Amino acid sequence: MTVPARLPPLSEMSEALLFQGLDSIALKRIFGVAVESSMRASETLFHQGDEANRLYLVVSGVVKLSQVTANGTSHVLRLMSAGDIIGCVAVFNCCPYPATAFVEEDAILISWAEPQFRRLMEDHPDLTANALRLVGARTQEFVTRLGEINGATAEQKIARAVLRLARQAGVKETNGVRVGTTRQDLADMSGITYFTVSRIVSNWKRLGLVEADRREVLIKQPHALLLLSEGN
Amino acid sequence: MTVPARLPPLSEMSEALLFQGLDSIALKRIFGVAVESSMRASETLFHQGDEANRLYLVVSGVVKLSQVTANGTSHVLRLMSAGDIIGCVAVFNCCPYPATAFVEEDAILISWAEPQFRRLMEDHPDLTANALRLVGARTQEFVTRLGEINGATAEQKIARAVLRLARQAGVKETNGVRVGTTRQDLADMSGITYFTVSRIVSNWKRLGLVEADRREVLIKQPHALLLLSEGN
DNA sequence: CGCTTATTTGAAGCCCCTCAAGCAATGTGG
DNA sequence: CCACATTGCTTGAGGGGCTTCAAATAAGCG
Repeated sequence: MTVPARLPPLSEMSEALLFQGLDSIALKRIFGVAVESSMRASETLFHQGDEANRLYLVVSGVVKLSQVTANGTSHVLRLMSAGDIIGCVAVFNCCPYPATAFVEEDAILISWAEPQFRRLMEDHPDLTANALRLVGARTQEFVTRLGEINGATAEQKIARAVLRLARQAGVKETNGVRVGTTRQDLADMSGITYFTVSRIVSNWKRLGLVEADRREVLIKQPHALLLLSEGN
Repeated sequence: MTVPARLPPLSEMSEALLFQGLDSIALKRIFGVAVESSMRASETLFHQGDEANRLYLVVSGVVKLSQVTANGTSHVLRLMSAGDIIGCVAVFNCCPYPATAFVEEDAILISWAEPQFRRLMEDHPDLTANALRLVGARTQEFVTRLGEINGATAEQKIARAVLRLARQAGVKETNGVRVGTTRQDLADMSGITYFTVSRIVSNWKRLGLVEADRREVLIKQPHALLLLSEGN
């Protein structure tokens, strides 16, 4: 349910990595052909396999990227929040969206039609160069995760997943950082069952490292989790 | 032991994805500042953490990219063969090489100094665009692998690793496809121990799916392995 | 209140890791 | 050409971490 709205504030979003180093004329042109839309939680931006016809920039809110693999299991790739670009690989590479984008928390997005953004990249080489850096960083992130999985225990994986979520979509509170997530999502991010997640999170509760209710985890001792994630 | 040699044959290497769509003038300039070198098996192109000062294009031979993770285990990211680009993410992103490049089979390489290649990208936007596609494809590959790991048995993982190797660096023979690899490498690609690899490969031998000697595997029934990799 | 969704907990079992030992192929030096 | 070390591979036994299956509890929602 994308609802076109007023032009977004240039000054805010032009800070996104994708637009670094571009002059105000270029920025004006880029944002001139952009569309702003707002989406409610539980809506879907696009499904895995859809034709990649738009590139999105997250202004606010949280969007979950998840993927269904050949064996039928689904796993969470990443949570996207303010400043993140969604759909870059698919749009730059002319392939279907490789993942599903699901709105976790009410979000405001700016988007561009694929052919238009391609034109913009042709006319502004800096934009292409920025995109290259961005995709490169993404690659590194996934390669790192590939390595982290090796030989890690379930507890390490979950600790990492929780901390990653806290970084990407956590809310600071007086007694810690609150993360909105289900045990199932944590399991899908870590490649383990939600039974194991539940057992381990319960244990953390007992130790006072976190508080955890249905659909959320409050991290009380981030440092302790960090130590756990690195294997004590 | 890099040995500068004659200028490489343009007609051959300009087919690499990185150079698609570039006119002969651009190609002449690009290859004009390139350096050809040949390396023997067991030599190292660069180590993980080294400053990324060169971009390599593989003309022939096989180069193994491997990474040591925080927990001390090493894992094989990929084998690179003719047409593959090595060091792209690091050079494009101005960060140290994230992996070590080890020559598995005698190789001939063409390489560019980092600042020079950066200049080339500035002057030839198509080159940047190609690089973006290339890195994007690489990202997808790793994301796919992240998903495949979930819920896969050791046998599935090894089957996939062997097939991937066959694709990336296999040699067709009369009775199958020969892959030069140790059990240890297969283990490092799959995130399992080489004991388990040995047990499973031995079992495949017993079933007649492969022949396997020290440092090599001959795939006799690729289709059977493919089925295994997908979980029967 | 029922119905669905999210979570907890237990018990059984299997897959894979760990550790230990031995074998075969390949060098290497005398 | 043999002695010996090294490297790569195989095989066994034991144990543990995680999955699977089953069941119960609790929270949200019409």
